[in-house]
Amino acid sequence: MTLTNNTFIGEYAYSLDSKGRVNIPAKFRQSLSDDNEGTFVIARGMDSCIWVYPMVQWNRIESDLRNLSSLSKINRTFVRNIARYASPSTYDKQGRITLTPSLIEYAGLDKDALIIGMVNKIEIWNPDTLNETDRQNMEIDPAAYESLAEKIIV
Amino acid sequence: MTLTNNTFIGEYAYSLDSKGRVNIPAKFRQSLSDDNEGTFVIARGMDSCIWVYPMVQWNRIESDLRNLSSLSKINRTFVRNIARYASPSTYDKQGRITLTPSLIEYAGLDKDALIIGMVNKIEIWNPDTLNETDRQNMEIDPAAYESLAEKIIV
DNA sequence: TAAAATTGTGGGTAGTTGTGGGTAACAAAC
DNA sequence: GTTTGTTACCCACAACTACCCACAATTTTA
Repeated sequence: MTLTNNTFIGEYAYSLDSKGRVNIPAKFRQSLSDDNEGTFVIARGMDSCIWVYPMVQWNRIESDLRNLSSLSKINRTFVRNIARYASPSTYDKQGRITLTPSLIEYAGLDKDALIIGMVNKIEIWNPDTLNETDRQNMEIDPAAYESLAEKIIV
Repeated sequence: MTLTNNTFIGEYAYSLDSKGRVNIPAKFRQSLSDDNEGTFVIARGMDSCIWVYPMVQWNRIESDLRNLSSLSKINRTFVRNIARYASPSTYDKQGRITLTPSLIEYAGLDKDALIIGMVNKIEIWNPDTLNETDRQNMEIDPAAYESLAEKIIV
């Protein structure tokens, strides 16, 4: 069963091959709307992972970035950090996208790659890195977390 | 007799087969509205059980998650913790859904599975785990129960 | 009470999915 | 112009999943 277009949930343990390719889960490909023409944009995530956007979703981000004034230093830094490492990638007949060496290094990817559906985008993690990040996030503010949960979970 | 659409009450003792499938009680399937297309979304519960949402109900959660900005770390963690373990599952001709290995492990499911109607969603428990949880909850704060009573008449 | 229909459980099979590697087209470097 | 390295496309195979059928137990209907 396919849910809404361009919506991704679930976790998949896949592998990165010697050519820097990772599979996009079949369910994610099915969810990707046709106007994306099988293309994602990969970029640096804010955590130590790779963010994978459907192309059309990325286009919206791009136009938001365009509207940020370059007068502010923080804006310039922000735009630069995002745009710099972003790159489009179309999946091949086997459903794989090719990652850039720069992003592979940033996410510390080796053989194992954990693909996580984050609703409007996808994350690619080194499993070890994610475990470590999870552990650190245990110290997150419980009250803030609770209030989020109360608003959203039914 | 069928109650309101997408409303589930009652308890059922079913079994998990070797392929990770559990039956959805016939009454629950009858209660599921047509726009769900026979599909539930299974996810980690807040207790050690599996939560099963009608698809349309889940879609509401999903759209809330979609509106959380990824610039905030707590938001990213929250979305990840929820979306990661969620997965759509359509029941087959025999009325069963397939659970993911990750959720089976989380709920500690073995052969026996207890299906519980929680009004707007369904819970799947290992019977032993539920007994244990029940025992612990005996010590729940009676005052909290009292304040609930003001809101809900039983 | 007997027959019919429904419900829960088990297992087989064909098609799909993930993974590895090969080859041709292309560009860069010598 | 040749060589080297990279990228895109193709094929092959093993593992898995979705779908189908079968049957026993229970419930409903006549």
